[in-house]
Amino acid sequence: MARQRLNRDDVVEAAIAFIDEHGIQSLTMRRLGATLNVEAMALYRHVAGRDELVAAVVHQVIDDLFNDTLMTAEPNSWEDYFQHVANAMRNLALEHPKIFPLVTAHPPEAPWLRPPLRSLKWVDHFLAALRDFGFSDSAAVDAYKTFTSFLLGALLLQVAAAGVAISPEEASMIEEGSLEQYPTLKELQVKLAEDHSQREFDDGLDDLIERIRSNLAS
Amino acid sequence: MARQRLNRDDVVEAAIAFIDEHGIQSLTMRRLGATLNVEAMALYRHVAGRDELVAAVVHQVIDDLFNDTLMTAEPNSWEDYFQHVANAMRNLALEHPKIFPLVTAHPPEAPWLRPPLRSLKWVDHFLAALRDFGFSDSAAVDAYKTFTSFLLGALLLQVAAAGVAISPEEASMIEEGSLEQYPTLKELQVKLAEDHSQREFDDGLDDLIERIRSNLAS
DNA sequence: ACCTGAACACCGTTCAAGT
DNA sequence: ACCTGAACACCGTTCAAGT
Repeated sequence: MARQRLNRDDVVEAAIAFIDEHGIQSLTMRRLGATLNVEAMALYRHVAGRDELVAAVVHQVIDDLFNDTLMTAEPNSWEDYFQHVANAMRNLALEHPKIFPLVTAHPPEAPWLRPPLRSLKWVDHFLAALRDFGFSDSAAVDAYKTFTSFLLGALLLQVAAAGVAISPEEASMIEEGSLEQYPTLKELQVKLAEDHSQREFDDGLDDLIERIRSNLAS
Repeated sequence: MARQRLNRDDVVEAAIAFIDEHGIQSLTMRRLGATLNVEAMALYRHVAGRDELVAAVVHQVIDDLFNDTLMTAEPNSWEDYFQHVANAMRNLALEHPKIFPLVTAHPPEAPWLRPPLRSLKWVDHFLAALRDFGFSDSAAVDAYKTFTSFLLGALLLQVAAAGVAISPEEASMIEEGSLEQYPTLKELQVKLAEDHSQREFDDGLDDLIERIRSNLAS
């Protein structure tokens, strides 16, 4: 079969698929080339190197949010908007659990780009939306910082937990004797293993919104 | 000078120092061996491989909290205890900004170990303390989850920001024309670059404590 | 028991050469 | 203009050999 001419988007797209399947540890220029029926060295015509490729992967995935939920539905309130962004980001994190943690891998290009919203387009959109809903400049910036901190913590924990997903029954079985030194842990083991991540996320988001609302009032 | 016989702690300690200075990307068995005046292959007598070594580094750093603030000072309330743990963890993250992000690198060994408190000893201590202060089992587990999520998000953002620490003046200089497409970002640029991380952390922690307190009452 | 030296199967990346 | 092949300077890891 005749190969199409390769371009940068092909390479980035292939890298996303590769990491989703095999993890970043396995990503190799030679192996990625093979999935594209090309020698590793051909990739260097389109990306500057492995590091730059990984950065492009992260950027692409984050920017993809714009093609989905957010741009299409117009929010009725800033609370609405927060819910949209948060849930879109959550879906993204769960779709790409092996890519999402990379948002913190390299330091951001600029101090005002905070993970996981690491894209100029994104941050601009976010701040503009809050101002449209009547936030002062300071309130918008504060909300941006609070919101990113919440998203990062909640979603990283969620994808980390997804990596070891086992049932509470299994949890109570493994390492039967190894918890003897940790009595409290042993007692609460089953409760700890229960997965309520969706509820926790929603509750946390509600509290965050409540907190920002009360900051606005003061 | 005569070399002491190497042991595992020497290797882990050297790895911590190496990563602190050069970052994990630069950590190589050969280079680490060189800092210990030993061939790379000698390290394999003490650690199973590079991955296991990195895991040991993370574990060691987290466990070190016990030698510091926490074990010595007895807290007077659970609010006190939260403040202790949070600030100790914050100090640790800022002391080892290149190591802290690694707490999320590999999935935890067990579903009840959540970053950044990834140590059985730690989680046991945390849950036991909350129960001593009158938390029910469910309340303790909920508080553990909320607390870890907050710590992870807040501290990861803080060390990420530390990596690109530049003054607001510098921030307003760089990429002078490159923000033309992002008007809101451009306007709020200086505000975004301001570093209030200590205050944000304290405020976030206060809100977290408030939130847990109201959950206890209900 | 602990460390070394040589070796193996990989890497990322460069560069001249092909088409 | 785009891709290939050979090469370079590294990796992690193994294993037999030294002491």
